[in-house]
Amino acid sequence: MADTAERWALAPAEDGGVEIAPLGPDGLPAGPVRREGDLGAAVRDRPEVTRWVWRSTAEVYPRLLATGVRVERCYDIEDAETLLLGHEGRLGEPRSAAAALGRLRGGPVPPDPPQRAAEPGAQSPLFEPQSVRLPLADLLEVYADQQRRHDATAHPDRMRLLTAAESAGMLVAAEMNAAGLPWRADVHRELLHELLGERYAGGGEPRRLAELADEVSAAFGRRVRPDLPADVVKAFAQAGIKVRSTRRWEIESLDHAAVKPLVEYKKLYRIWVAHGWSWLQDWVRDGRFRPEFLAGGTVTGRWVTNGGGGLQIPKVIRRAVVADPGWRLVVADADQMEPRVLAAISRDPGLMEVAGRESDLYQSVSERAFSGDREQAKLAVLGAVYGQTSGDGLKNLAALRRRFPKAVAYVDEAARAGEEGRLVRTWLGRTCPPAVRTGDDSVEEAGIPLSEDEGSGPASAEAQEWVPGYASSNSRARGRFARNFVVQGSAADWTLLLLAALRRTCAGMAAELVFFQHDEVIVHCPEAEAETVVAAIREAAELAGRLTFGETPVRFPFSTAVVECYADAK
DNA sequence: AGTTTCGGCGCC
DNA sequence: AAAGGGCGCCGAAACT
Repeated sequence: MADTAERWALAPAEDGGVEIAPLGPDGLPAGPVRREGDLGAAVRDRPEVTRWVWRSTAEVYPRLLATGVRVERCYDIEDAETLLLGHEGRLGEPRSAAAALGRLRGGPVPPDPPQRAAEPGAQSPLFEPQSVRLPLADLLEVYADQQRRHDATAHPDRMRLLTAAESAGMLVAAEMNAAGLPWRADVHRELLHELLGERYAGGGEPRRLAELADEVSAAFGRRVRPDLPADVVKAFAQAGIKVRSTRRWEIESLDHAAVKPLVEYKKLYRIWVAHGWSWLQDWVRDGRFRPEFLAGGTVTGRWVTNGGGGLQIPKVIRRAVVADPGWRLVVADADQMEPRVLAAISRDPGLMEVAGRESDLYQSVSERAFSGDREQAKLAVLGAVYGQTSGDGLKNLAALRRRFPKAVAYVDEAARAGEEGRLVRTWLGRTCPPAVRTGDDSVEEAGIPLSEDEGSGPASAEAQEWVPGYASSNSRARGRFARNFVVQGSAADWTLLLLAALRRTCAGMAAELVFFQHDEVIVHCPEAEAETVVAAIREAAELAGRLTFGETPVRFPFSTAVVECYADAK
C-alpha cells in the first residue's frame, strides 16, 4: 500500500461546488486551494490522482458513486481522527474534523452530533453525516497534524497502514451499498409461504405459527402465548417444571409435550419477525438488499450494518440470494481465521507451524494436544480467544497452554491489561478503550466479580457507566473483552487489507463486491469471471497477510464456492 | 403516547 | 453440562 502517487484533497461546498488542492509527498499543500463547480467532474477530470483526502467518506463518496465516479484510494480524516484519538488514549473526545481543529488551535471543541438511526427504504444509502463541514484550508491543517500524530505512535508504519486500510474499507462499504446484494423477492415469498403458511388479514400470525401456538396451548391445557417468555415460564411452573428462562438450550431437554412445538414456534417466529414479509417490504428494492454497511462500526473494527440485519441473514433465507442471469456469486470464507491471526500476532512457534499449513487448523491442533479430538481442540482455541472461565474449557485451556504457551500468554496478557485498565491494541494499532468510571472506586474494584455490587441498587448502576462498547462493568468482563479484542480486532485489520486488495483486482472487471461479514466475502460477477475472482481472493488473502503481519509463515486459506444461489455455498 | 430496556435469537 | 467475545433486530414490557 505504498502511497507513492498523486494525492489531492477536496471539500464539498454548501452550494454544490467543491474546493480542491494538490498535496505534496509530505502531506502539505503543494498548490493553492481552488474552487470548481462540480464535485463529480473535479474528480473525474483528474484520473492521475490516486488518493483523495477528504473529511468523510460517507459524505462524499455516495455522491460520487451516484454520478458514476469511483476513486482509487482515499483518506478519511474523521475516521483517522477516531483511530488516532483511540491510540492516544483519548477516545472519549469528539472526533469530528471541527473538533480536531479546535484542539489544534486551542479554540472551541464542538461535541459530536448524535447519529441518526437507519430508516427502511431511505432514498440514499448511508446516513447523511451530520458533522460540521470545514473549509478545505482548515481541513488541510487537521490533516497535516494527523500526519505528525501518526509518526508519534508506537508503530507509525502500522498506524499509517491502519488508517489507509480503514479508509479503503469505507470505499468498499460505500460501493457495496451502491451495488446491493442480489435478492429474489419472489423466492423469498415462496420460502415464507413454505415455512410459515398463509398470512391472515389483519397482520396477525401466519397459519403455521397459529397452529403451533395452539399445540403449545393444548400441551399445557390452557391458553399460552409462546411469544411471551413470562407466560411460558409460568405455564411450565404450573406443570411442575421450574425454568429460569425460555432460552432454547434451557427448555430443549425438558420432558414435556409443549417443548417440541414451542421450539419450532420460536424458530419460525424469529423468521417471521426478523425476515418476514414486512422485512421484505422494507429492505428489498429492485432486486437488491442494501444493508448499509458501515466499515469500522465497532470498537474491534468489525463492520456493522445499519439496517435490515444485514449481518444476520439466517441460513434458510439465503435461498433468496440469487445471482443475476448469466452471473455467479463467488462466496469465500476464511478458514479458521481467528486462530491463524492469533498465530500471526503471538508468533507462537507451534501455532505458527500448524497455521503455516492450509489444512484444517483445528485438526492439527487436536493431534498435538487433544489426542485427535477436533471438537475439543476447537472449543479450547475458541475458549482461549473468548475467555472461557469454566467447564471443560478450563481443562482444555491448560492442554492448549502446554503446547502453545506463547499464544495463550499473548491473550492472557491482553486480558490482564484490560483488567488493569491499560490500553490494548490490535496488531495495526486500533486501540481498545480503557474503562472509564464516572465514579471514583475504579482501583479497588479490579478483580472483584460483578455479582457483589450488582444488587446494591440504582445508585451503583449509575456509577458504573463505561465507555460505549463495554459489555459489562465487571473488570473480568473487561479482561475477556480485551482478550477477544486483540484477536478479533487484528483479524479485522487483516480483512480490511484483504478487501482493499480484492477491490483493486475487481476494479478492472465487471465483478463487484456485494457482501462482507467478518470473515466471509461475496463477489457478484459474470460467469466467465468467476475463476479469476476465485484466484484473486486467494492472492488478496496472502497479500493482506504479508502487509498486515509482515513476514510470517502463517497462511490464510479461503474456502470458495462459485454458485448461483448463496444457500448452495457450503 | 412516546421512549428505553429486556428477552430471545440470528449471524460471525 | 453450561455460558465466553462481537454485533442487530423485533415485540413486549417497563419506564416517563
